[in-house]
Amino acid sequence: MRGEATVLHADLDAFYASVEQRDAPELRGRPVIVGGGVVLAASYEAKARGVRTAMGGRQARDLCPDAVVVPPRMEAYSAASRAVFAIFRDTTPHVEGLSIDEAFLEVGGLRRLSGTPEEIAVRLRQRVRAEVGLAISVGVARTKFLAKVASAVSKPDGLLIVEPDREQSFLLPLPVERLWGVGAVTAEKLHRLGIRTVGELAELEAATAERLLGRAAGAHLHALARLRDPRPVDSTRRRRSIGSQRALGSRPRTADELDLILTQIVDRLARRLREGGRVCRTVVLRLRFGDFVKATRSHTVRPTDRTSVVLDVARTLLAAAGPEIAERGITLIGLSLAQLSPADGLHPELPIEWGDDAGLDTVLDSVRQRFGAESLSRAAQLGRDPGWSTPVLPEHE
DNA sequence: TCTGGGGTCCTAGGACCC
DNA sequence: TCTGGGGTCCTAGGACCC
Repeated sequence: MRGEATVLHADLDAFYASVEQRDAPELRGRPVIVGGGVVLAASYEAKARGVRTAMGGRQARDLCPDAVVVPPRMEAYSAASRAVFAIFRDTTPHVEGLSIDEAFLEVGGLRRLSGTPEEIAVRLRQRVRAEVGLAISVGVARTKFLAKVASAVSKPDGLLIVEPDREQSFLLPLPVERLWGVGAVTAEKLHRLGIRTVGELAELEAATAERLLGRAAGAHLHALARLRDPRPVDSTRRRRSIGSQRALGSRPRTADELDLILTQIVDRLARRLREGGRVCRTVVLRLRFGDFVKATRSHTVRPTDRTSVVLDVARTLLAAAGPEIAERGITLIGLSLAQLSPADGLHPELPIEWGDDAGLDTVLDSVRQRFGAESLSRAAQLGRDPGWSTPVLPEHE
């Protein structure tokens, strides 16, 4: 195997539950469950009793009656996450966040400045413990995938370095479920063929894996099993979508109730969009009916971050689904905003409502009045182009 | 197991264009 | 009257991850 083990995968342990135990000493050493209806996170004491993330609250309490159940405190977790990521970025500029509690760090090229990857990982764990008060596990390997598997194997509060010459003996005996991208469905498909370990998957022909699992997924998983993972740590990745949803329980909802919930969701998302300096193009309405079957309805418009525009689209989508909701009932409503891009320049001084031609026409009329009709052709053309940056006005004035 | 909330990526069909 | 191939965009659904 070529290359050196310079990729770190750092992953906070039982993140939400650990923050709760950090902030409330009486919870330390005790089983802690974060979340009510469903388990959002479980401390290691609760995990030892069989409690798992995403488990129903009833089942979790049956397994662990003495658990302390606490409601989630998202602001506390966000603050802890920011503190940890600040340490990541102080360690190396090459940080790729994966979620609120984990990231890849590329530390190749830091030897003279910071030491070996192992020394860097040891120091990183000490700093997170001392400065944020949380345990973090770190895997170190030649590729992102191997580093991620290594951190998972090292938990809790562990450090595992997979040197290039040990990769095969480390990975091949592991169950296929350890592969990043193998969930319940894929694992079952593989099990039916008698494939239980990564090594057994690696022995298949690539074409066989692709036929069984689909082209992209098959090729990807087969490559991982054969220790091939060329993806570099990418610190420039940006969010591709944002969303928000609400579970509704099973009682019937009136159209007014649904409209209110939808409005709250839109308000929250559009605000986040503007705070992040982004615009979206596709609005996706997510529904779950009374029988728990899921559906999506989407519509694509010109780039916008306007609450009113998103709300109009969302309401139209919801109205179209109205009859089906009335018939089947509804247990969840949500919205995703996708096709995000930077908002740079989409906010000229003139109050244009993107996605609203009437608003645009009003602006163009005012330009015509102030500067004459000949100034308009270019402005009008640019005004209808999503790439428009600032209003183009004549040189004078 | 009677089922949260936040995301990513892939597939597949149809519309539309050249 | 029947018949091309390639590319992009949109929509809907699904698997997976934390």
